[in-house]
Amino acid sequence: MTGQLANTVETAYEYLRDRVVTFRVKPGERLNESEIAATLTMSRAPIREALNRLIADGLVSFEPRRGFFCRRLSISEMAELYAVRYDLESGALRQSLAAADGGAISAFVQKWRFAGAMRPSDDIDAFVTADEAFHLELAALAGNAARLKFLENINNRIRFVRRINLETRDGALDEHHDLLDAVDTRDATAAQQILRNHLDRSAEEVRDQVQQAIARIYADDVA
Amino acid sequence: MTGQLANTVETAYEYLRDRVVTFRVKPGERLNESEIAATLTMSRAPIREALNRLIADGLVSFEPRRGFFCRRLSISEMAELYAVRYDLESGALRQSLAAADGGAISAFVQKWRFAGAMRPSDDIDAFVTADEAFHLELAALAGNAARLKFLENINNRIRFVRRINLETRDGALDEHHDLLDAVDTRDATAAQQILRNHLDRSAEEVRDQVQQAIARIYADDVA
DNA sequence: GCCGACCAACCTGTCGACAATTCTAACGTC
DNA sequence: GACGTTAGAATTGTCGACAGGTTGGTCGGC
Repeated sequence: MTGQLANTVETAYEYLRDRVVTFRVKPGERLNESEIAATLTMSRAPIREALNRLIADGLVSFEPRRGFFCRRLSISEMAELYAVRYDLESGALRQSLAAADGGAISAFVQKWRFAGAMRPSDDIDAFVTADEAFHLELAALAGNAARLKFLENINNRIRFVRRINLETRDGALDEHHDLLDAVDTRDATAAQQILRNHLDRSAEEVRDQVQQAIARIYADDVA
Repeated sequence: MTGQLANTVETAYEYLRDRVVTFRVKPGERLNESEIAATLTMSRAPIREALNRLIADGLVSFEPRRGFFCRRLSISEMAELYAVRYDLESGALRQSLAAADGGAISAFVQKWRFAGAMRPSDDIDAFVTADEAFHLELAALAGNAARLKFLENINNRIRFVRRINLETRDGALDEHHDLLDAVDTRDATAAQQILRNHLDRSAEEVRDQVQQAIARIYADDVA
């Protein structure tokens, strides 16, 4: 029974990350180590190791002698993460448009120009995934792996709110196409501006979306 | 013996982070859990939890059944982190200069205008600390805690190279003062430009500094 | 009826133990 | 002398156990 071929900590890490990111664990809820260990049929040790990794990811918090807790949905934190996300995506955009290699850029534009028939109302999960992929691939053109890691971390943390944002504002897809046009013509300032309008959230917008998120977390039957 | 009041994992985490950040553990070197546990007079469990946190921090790597390893000094990674650092600090600058609250900005300018008598040759450790503080406080003016967390992570990862950069180029302090002037007059574009010149590293520069860093890590008596 | 003290169950913090695997080095062969 | 093999040592992966703190509820006093 001891000799698991697959990495136990990794299993626990991904399981827990998924539960926390999707808020299947409620915000602020304590994560019972023994319970999780029983669910995954492993001991508490790998669970704790995984939870400590999630601390560094900013996905769970920790209080001594009390345990690990699911992150809370904070309006200010979401706004902050959106601002950081703009910093990073904007920097990637500037870098990749300034760089010489136009082949990758053209390929990116080609790929996404004709891939945008999806509507949020169809399948929201798939739409969120596609949205993340679009932005990540755009950022990836700059060829900076470290930046991508940070962006993936941000994506995990804002995903729940992002989904609601995509549901609410149907224009997201059009903005992607405008962005593609600017990228295609290597118009850096236009691209930056579109990206900024695309990502800038007013305080009220974020507050509304976080409220909707919280409502949805606590009640499955919210419209 | 069991009842340590202080948090054991936290102790291990900070101890290990310090060792890895300062490369007192050599790049690529395996971190022997039992040895560390013996040194800190604790068991392996909290050590492993701390190490897992460092994984998420990007400070150690992990190979199944082989253990945890100190991060390697990668030229490309350093260059990438400097680029991300520019994204974040530049974003913070734009945000804080656009915001209304000038009081905090003035206080910042006042504080650092007259605090710059330090020279790299005096005490390099103190100088690096001061340099980090300057940049962090400048970024903090934007009031975005999430961004600061990311910057602190980057600082930990580039510190060893940053130190050499500060030793090599004596002009860093003058650039800080130019930056202060631009911030004082709320000249966003000038400030961005100065910051960019301040942080932009040529590929050769980074390569040289990483090489110097590696040399210094493996031999204490390098000039 | 309300509040605070006490108690029991639960949970975390940490440890030592053991199985499985990897590393090391001695050994023998070509 | 170089190289593959193989036993032995060292190290990781995981577990169960236990001490000590936390929580929540009950009971008695006011």
